[in-house]
Amino acid sequence: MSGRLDEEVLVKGWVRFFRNNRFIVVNDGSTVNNIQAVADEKIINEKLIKDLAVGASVAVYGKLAASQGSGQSVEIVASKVEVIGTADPEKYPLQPKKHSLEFLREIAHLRFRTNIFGSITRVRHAMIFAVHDFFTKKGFVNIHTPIITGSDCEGAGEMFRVSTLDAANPPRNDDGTVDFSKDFFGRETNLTVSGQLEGELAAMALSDIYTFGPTFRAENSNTARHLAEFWMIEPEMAFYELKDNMDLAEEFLKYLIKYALDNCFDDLQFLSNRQQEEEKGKPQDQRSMELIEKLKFILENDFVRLTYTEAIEILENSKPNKQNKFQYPVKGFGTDLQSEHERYLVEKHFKRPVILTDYPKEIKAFYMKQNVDGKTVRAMDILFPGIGEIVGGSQREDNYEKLLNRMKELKLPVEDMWWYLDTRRFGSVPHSGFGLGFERLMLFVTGMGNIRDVIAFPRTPKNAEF
RNA sequence: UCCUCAGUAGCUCAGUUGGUUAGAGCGGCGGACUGUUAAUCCGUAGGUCGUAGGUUCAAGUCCUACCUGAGGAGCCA
Repeated sequence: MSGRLDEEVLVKGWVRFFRNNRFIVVNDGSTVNNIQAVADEKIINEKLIKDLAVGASVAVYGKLAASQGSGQSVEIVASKVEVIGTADPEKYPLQPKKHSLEFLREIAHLRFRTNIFGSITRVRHAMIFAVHDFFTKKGFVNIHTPIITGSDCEGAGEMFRVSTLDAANPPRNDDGTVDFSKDFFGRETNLTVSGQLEGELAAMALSDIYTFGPTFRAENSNTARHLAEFWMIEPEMAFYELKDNMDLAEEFLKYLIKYALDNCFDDLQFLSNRQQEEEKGKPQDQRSMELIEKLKFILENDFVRLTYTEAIEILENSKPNKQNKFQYPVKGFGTDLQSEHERYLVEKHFKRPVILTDYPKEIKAFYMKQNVDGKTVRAMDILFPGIGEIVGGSQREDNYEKLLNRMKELKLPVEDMWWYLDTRRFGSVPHSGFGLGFERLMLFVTGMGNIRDVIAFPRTPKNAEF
């Protein structure tokens, strides 16, 4: 900017501060940094003073000059200030002061105008771009999997029904159940909980594909890590075994984080300051690492890889387990790992991201490749500090008989899944993939604590405002 | 869904063992101010104490239900 001194400039944006009837601080969303315009008495008048309220939209014409004040290096010496849209100060809810994140959630239509959501939104865009950039460079093909799905066995929890039937008076079968053959699609349909199964179909021709789309879970989850509508990235790779899958996932996460550091430094610095402020109230041992330091730490260290069985051993012999400090004690193979166990491994024992593999088949999905031990499947979960599970993936069962038998064991509607099974009948190959919850990545990269603050309009139980 | 905590002015909060007329800071409004940085200074208005019941001479305060939010858990990404 300093190289452009004396240039005529035009800035259009929204007033953040108006001080001393003279200093107009404007932000247009292009950066977290504001620009200050100085209006002298020749162009300022009573009407302008009245209209230049926080939140008003303005066009400022003037010359760029070195600032006489200390808070900024350059400023605009305004020759003309035009108020485009006023913002009644008696009604405009945003003030030039700190607001709680809870309050800002209630005014999600205006929270874009805060520094914090400006930064989050820009970082989010950078991450979206980096996802496509990473896969494009690797020769992956993006596919759009259906949002409305007819299969109800994707195995990832409760689904939202999609229907045009009269909810008050649906057509019924003789036994009283709803007759979905009369519904729009002639069958029961839901919003997708995963694009994986369709992704696998595409990978069986294009080799390396990925999806990046909205995903819906009707679980009644009330946590800072869950949304009913979220965005998920699901790559699926033919000829990849579990290790290749892990290598790709680790490389991918590091690429995204590096991209943020390289391209969003001002925003990350701002978000880091915000987090440090917030953490001042916390006791020393509960504070997390400074944001940028934390992101660099991820880049510089390999993720720890170990099997579920090895993890159980570590947990069984851990201090908190021996001292009965875990709410859920670890009792050998088969124990489902709880949040507290994952946190112990990631935050206390290894102090870095952990990839857990080869879980008992009973606690994992039907499509995962069975190991020769007959007990475990080729699953992998990547656990991040503070977030928990950020990636879940596996090598897929590519053997037709084994897959079919597993589906029958679990009493899945095999007939409805004929198309999925067909891939194992015709030219089946070993293949793998994983799912990355985009908002969970955003939590990690921005250092925010609640997933409702890294998506513009969060959908959660009892909340679909805006 | 379960456990815990909370809901008082536009925002952030205080409000004693139940006891007169409900408090502050910020913001708003009126005024002052030509180098301010969440500007400052003077003045001022602003409340169905989440909702509905109940206990009591008396409820912001106690009890019950519900609603909303937060933290934790479960489910998961």
